Amino acid sequence: MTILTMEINPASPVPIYHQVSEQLQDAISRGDLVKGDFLPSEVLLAEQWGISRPTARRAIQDLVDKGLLVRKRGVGTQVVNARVQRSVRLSSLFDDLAAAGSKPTSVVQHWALDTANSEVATALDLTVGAPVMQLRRLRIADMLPLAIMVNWIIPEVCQGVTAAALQEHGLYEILRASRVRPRIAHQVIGARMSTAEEAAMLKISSGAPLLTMRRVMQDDSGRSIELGSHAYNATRYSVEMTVVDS
Amino acid sequence: MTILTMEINPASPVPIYHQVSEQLQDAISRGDLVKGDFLPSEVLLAEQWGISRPTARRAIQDLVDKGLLVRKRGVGTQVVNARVQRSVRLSSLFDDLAAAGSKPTSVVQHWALDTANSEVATALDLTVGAPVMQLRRLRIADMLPLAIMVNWIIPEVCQGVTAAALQEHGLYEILRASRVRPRIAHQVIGARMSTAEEAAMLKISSGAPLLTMRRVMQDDSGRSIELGSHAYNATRYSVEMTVVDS
DNA sequence: TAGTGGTCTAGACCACATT
DNA sequence: ATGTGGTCTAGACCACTAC
Repeated sequence: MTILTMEINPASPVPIYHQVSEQLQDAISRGDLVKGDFLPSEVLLAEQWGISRPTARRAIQDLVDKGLLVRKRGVGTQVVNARVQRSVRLSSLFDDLAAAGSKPTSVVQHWALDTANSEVATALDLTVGAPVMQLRRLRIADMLPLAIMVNWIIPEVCQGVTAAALQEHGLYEILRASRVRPRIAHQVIGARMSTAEEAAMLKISSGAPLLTMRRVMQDDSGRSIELGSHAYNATRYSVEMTVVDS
Repeated sequence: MTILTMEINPASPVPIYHQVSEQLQDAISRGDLVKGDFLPSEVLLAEQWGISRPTARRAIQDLVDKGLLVRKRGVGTQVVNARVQRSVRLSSLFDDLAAAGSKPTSVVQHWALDTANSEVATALDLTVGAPVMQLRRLRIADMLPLAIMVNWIIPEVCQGVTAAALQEHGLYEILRASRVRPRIAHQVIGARMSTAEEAAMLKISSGAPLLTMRRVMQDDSGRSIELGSHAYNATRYSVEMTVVDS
């Protein structure tokens, strides 16, 4: 068994378990450890790395949760995947596309203060008729329309959400910059036929299938801050995720 | 602040942190703690419960991961949701429907040993032409067809997968009964139009939209055991999940 | 029997938010 | 200044697996 070298800086603001899990993940993606390999035992690793067993254990657990490692009592810890698959994240479509190198842009079609109807009020814990900002954007990727995105945002978190910012940045990116912290998302993914109007906007034939996503986002106080109702051209977009049994 | 009573049995095979997190979750769903309430501090809770702080902390963390609680350093731990939303799980559609009280059944349309084509071989880490079991089922819920489900399963885990068992049980349920432990799923959710044949099977109009799910399942050794390619009547099925920022 | 991961304890120090 | 959660240690005992 090769020694897994590890550079640990206890003075760093980055927690030790995170330093370790990142370097361990790098070792796996580099190929120092390949699928099927066993790690040394937790006790040995903690010794080699010069940290306590609970800290080593926590670092390993991070990679178990990502689906890279599997632990079996009485047996050991084994590498089962070399790379992290994309899991469902709290990122926006904009971030996803940018990460994939697609240079996304947005056309802001509507951006105005509105009043909450019954559905919006229910989703955002408001009263019917309360003010909300409504936003409709057409997301463009690789020069082609990809999605129609409608959002309702509570006024308290709207100050940075300008049309100019939305053209070049994702909504959550803008919110985070205004000290708003999206934390918990409740989403529903479905499919339906496009209407004639939607098809025209997305430059697809009328009745072509859409992948739909409805998402209510809560911040770190449990306050519902945003409702999104999005429709994607199903021939160009799908949702990937990795689920690890808990 | 009311005292959160807790019945802990240290001799139970159920870990203490799990006993605590379940009872705490019950207290929240009962309404003993409502949205916005703060929990006592970790140190106080550990004292009240008669357990160590790391153990109390782990119990709380379970509910944070489920999106029921939010913790803020220097502030405290707050209830943000009363109920656990359905999260993406390693359960089958059968389990989902049964839990919802829909009495699902299956019609096994095809069930035979086949040879892996290029796509199946790639997904399951096999060579082209290797034997795989192919399975096609029509899932019925509330007397109506809901989904067309096609699976390819590696022969090593097939012994319990009989047509009779499949009519009344979910695939993963059968696999688990044969000491196979599904652990990691890589899934892609999309949408497309139905073909005439699919529409006839699902009793929908031809061209109506389908919600599609493709899933590769690995067991606890990292071995790819099963590929599923499923098509759901989009008017009757959608995927719900809760995502908590990590 | 030996070795593994799973759980648990009783402390400690720190960063952060509030008062 | 106080109290919160975040991190970390150095042990301990246990359940499980493999030999």
